[in-house]
Parts: sequence; structure tokens; C-alpha cells
Amino acid sequence: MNLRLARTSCIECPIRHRAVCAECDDTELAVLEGIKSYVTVPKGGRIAEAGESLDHLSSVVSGCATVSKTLADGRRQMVGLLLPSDFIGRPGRATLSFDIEAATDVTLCRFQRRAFEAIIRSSPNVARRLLTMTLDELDVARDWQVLLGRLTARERVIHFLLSLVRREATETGAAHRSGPVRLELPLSREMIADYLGLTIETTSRQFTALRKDGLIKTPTARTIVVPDLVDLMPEAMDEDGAPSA
Amino acid sequence: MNLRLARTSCIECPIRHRAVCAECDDTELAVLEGIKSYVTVPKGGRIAEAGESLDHLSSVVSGCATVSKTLADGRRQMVGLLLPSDFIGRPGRATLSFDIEAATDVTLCRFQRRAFEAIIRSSPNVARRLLTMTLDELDVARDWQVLLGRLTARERVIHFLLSLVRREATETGAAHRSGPVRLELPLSREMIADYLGLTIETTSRQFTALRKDGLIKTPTARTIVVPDLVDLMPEAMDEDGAPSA
DNA sequence: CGAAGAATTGAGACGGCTCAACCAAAGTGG
DNA sequence: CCACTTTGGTTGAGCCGTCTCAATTCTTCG
Repeated sequence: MNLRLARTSCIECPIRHRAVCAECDDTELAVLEGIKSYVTVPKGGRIAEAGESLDHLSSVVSGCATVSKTLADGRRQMVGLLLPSDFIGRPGRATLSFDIEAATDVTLCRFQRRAFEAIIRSSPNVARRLLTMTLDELDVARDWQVLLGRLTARERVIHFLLSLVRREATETGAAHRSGPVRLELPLSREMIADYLGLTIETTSRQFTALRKDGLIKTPTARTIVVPDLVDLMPEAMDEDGAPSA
Repeated sequence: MNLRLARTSCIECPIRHRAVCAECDDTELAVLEGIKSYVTVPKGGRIAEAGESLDHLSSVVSGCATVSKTLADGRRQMVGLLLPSDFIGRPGRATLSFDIEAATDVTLCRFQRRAFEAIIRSSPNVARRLLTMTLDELDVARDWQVLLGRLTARERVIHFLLSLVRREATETGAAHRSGPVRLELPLSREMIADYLGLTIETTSRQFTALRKDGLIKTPTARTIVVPDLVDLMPEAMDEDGAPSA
């Protein structure tokens, strides 16, 4: 399940400025460079399992992974989506509370737990960056809680689509809030359902409903075209009447 | 809305060993001692509002506060419960994304944002502790996501009760997993409903159902007695068949 | 071309929501 | 001190959105 990649220099790393290492100076980067190793997990592969002990921490370099929990009777809820630059693992604790799986082929930049924990102690830049990233994840998790607790199926799906659009926008830098947008869904319907706390069927029905309402087009099941974002946004039901950034 | 308290020494502070300052040495503690101030917010008072800029960070010393978001049409979802030793605010960012309100009278130990951020930079013990606490909060938020996305009303209420029991246990140190337990609910039915992503009515009905099933007794609306925890736990539906710690 | 997996669609059941009445406890004012 | 209001909680009846179960279509890939 693992495939060693050619060593890439941190300097030309695609996630250099967004990952845990974002605030490192050259010296710190050199240390990380020394202990890192790349690994690729194929689509569908397990990256980590709840309860099992992890001896590597890592950053997602490319691809998309899911964080989820499965109940004894099979009910499943996704609680996190890991994209390039996101961090996996918990310094200071060996075990994880959730399953992590590759939704697409995923390339990881891994660090030995021990070595990384030492770096955190010696390099406040890494520690601070990790704190910021964790606080951001906490905000995401809490917004997700609002979605799961209070939004209707239609609102959830719209929210999901808008979040993908927003992410794409921040990645490419293009900040268009109107006009047509094309999306490649990184997740299957089943995964989207697990993401949104719905069933596959309800999720699918919402997509067709949105299509019939002319809010989206679906050239293929995995491709969504939004003719005009402005039509979608008023239905998103964000907080308190504030414009949904 | 604020009431200044007599200055209490950090040494005899009830949350000394669990809050952000838990890992501080005497020198660091002295610095914190110098910049802290106590404030009490009465039950129902707003501690902070989403979007507004906060110039104090603080620890909850006593009482119970809620973190929540309200949608434009009034739907409300609680996303966090703040108890003694929990931290409020985000170093490195002035604004909060959620409303924070006092569910009971709440006493806070406050620090000027600027001063505290300086401490974080100079004292890795505080930064590390804050990272650990944030990671813990993230785990809580994600378990909460599972509850909101996949559990039935009955399961949610049972989960809620068990989480209160567990918290009480860790506070007092007593770790009984069977036998009668008495709980004082810190939240009204409305707040519990917002916590669980349900309506007041459904929440109330679940309490009566549990009472009729003999799993709990309700001497008053705010007091729950659990005759035997063991009866409640199998219904909690925790992950994957693992015993619900 | 056939098989397996993914997605869609339909029909009916059910859990939780809405709306509304009712009740108990705690203030409040004459 | 007692009617009146207010607040928080419970209960009931009916509706609606989502789930369940099942059949069908579409897609991918050997």
C-alpha cells in the first residue's frame, strides 16, 4: 500500500506555505527535510484506524482523505476532510480517535512521531502553526455541527457545494462570487452522504432537485456545474443574516 | 454585568492544574498572576458575540457557558460547552465565530489579549498546553458531529446524560461505572435541545420515555437520578462495539 | 458484451417537528 | 395574602422530511 517517492525539496513543495512548516525559517526547514519521507496511499486505502497507535505524523501533500467514525451497527459519520496541507496525527498522543481513509490517491509527507515531537519542543514556529491550524479545524468542525444539527437536506447539499467552490477559490486565488463554476467532486455519493449526515438516496434526490430547479447541471455524476453562484448562495442559510463569505 | 472579585492567588486557584496555566512553572505563573483579572458574568449574560472583536482571552473558573450559533431564521445550534478550566478566545485572531453565553453565573480569569499573546510567544509551556486543550476540544467537537449526524433522539439524550456523569466522575475523581448517580443539569430543556440538535418537545418526550422505562428518575426537571448506569450504557451506541469509556 | 459497482427513482413507513393546549413553580403587584 | 402573570416544562394531534426497502438505470471495466 505504500510507494516511496523521489525525494522532493521542501523549497519546491506545493504545500510549503500552508502546512505545519509554513512558518519555518530555513534552519528549521532543513531539520524537517532531514526526517521527512513521502508515502502514497492508493484510493480506498486506510491511512489510520481509530484506536490504533500511530508512529508517524504527516501532512497531506496531494489527494483527499476522510476522517470518520463508524458505529457498531454500521452507521457512519464523516467528521473531517483532509486536503493538501492538512495535518494528520496528534503530537503528544499516540492514538487517534477516528478512522482516516484515502478518498483519492493520497501522498503524505511523514515524520517519525518522536522526531517531530522534538521539533515541536525546539521550534516554536512549528508549534504555533500547528495551534493555528488546529483552531481553524475546530471552527470548521463547529460549523459542521451546525449543519448536522440544524440544516435541511437541501441546505446541507448546497452548503457542501459552496464549501467546495470556496476551497477551490482559495487554492487558485480566484475569488469570483458569481458566474459559472465547474466542480469535480472528490467524493462518491456515499461519502457525501456520510459527510452530510444523510443517506445516499436523500443526497441523490437533492442533487436531482437542484438540477430540476436549474441551480446546477450534472454532466456526469462526479461533475457539477453551477451556472450562477448567486442563485445558490441565498439558500445556504448562514448565520445571522451576515453575507456568507 | 461585570463584578470585580477579590484577587485570588494562582496557587490556590481551583483550576490551577487543568487550565492553560497547568504546565506553567513558578516564574511563568508569576507573570500570569500579574496580568490576570477576575470577572463574573451573571446567568444569561453574553460573554462574547460572533464577529465582535475580543480584547480579552480568559479561562472559565467556575460556572458553565455555552458556545453556539444562531441562523438568520432563529434556528440555533450549540457547538460547545465551557466548564471550569476551559479556555475562551483565540490567540492570533481578534474575532470569534460563535456566541458565548453564561448558562449559570460564570467567573472568568481574564488576560489582556496582547499580554497573553506575548506570553504564548515566550512561554512554550502555555503554548503547548493550549495546543493540547484545543486538540481535545476538536475530538469533542467531532464526537458531537457523530451524535448530531447519526444518533436518534433517544441515543442523543442518553449520550448527553452519560457525558455529564463522566465529567462529574473526572472532576471528583470517583470512577464508578455502576450504581445510582445524581445529576444537577446545568442546562434548561431549551439549551439541551440546542445542544442535541433537537426541539424542546422531543427532548422532553425523551426524558419522559426514559423515566417510563425506569432508566432515570426526575425528582425535579433539573435533577436526574440514574438508578443504574449499566442500564443506560448499552444504549449509548458508541463506536464500533468498543466499551464506551 | 456481460458483470459489478455507483447512482437514481419510487412507494411507503416512521421519527422528529409544528402548532397548540395544559400544567407547575416562581415572581409580582394590588 | 391572594389573583395574575411569567417562565419553563410536559403532553397531544397531525404533518412533513428523511429513511427504508426495492427496483431500475447508468457507468466502468474486464
